[in-house]
Amino acid sequence: MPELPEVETVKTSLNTLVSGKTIREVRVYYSPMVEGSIWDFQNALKGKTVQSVSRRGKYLLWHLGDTTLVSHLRMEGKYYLKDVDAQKDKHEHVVFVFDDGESLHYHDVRKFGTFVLRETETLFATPPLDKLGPEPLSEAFTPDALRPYLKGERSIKTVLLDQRTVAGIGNIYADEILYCAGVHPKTKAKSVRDADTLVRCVCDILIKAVRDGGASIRSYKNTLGESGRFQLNLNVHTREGEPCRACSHTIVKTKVGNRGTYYCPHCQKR
DNA sequence: CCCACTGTTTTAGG
DNA sequence: GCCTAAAACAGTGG
Repeated sequence: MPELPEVETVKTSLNTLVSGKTIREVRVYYSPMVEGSIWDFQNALKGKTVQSVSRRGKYLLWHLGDTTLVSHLRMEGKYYLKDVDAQKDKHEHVVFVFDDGESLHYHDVRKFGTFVLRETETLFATPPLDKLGPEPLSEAFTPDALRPYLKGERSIKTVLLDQRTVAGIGNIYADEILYCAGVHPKTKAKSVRDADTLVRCVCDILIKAVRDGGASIRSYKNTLGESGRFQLNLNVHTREGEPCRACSHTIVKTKVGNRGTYYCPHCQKR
């Protein structure tokens, strides 16, 4: 499911729903999702209070004092707050039980999501967060920060999807950003000269998507079970065969780096 | 039934 | 270092 705008929306929900709660117990029903031993994982979390939840790229960070829980939703991960005695759904693989009788259920049909515990002190110096590029909505993401990546033979879409370039862009938003910038997704990175426009489009698209609570294309729902609204504002992604909103030419679907890729052949030239 | 596809990331092999 | 294909997994649609 989630790219930066969706993860940001989940982060906001989790902050209101679980900040200040103390973990009484953690139940793990599918252990490959958790790094290391389940026993260590459960014991490290037991008794910890959730100070806040933040986001770095597509990762959710549960701040627990000396320890930070790093959660990645991958394709389909979702969190739902339930009563402690609620029936566990078939696709719920981790349940956090709080001492106030509520529980947070991690739901993930494809079981791709991951949980790792890190010492807060070295959180950003150890995988998986150590190689991430700048936050696209921070001051650190500037044309000068992007320019070093605008070289080489890789396609510009591949570069935007590389989390080392900038953190949080995935398949939907890469397509929308390149449409905004008027750049064909297969353009070689070295041929993209206008770093300013690209940075502006990254910010524009992501800010609007965050404002809309993310995009719900197939399965994405936020922690309150609500759909996002940004799918209504998509210009190219999932619009194969439909007319471009700007020029009426037909939106085309192709593959770039093995990912389904949509673009307008008239507005986006190589 | 079979194949392709799906919002991610990592890894193997050329 | 690059690129591709495949892997982790489950569901859906043609």
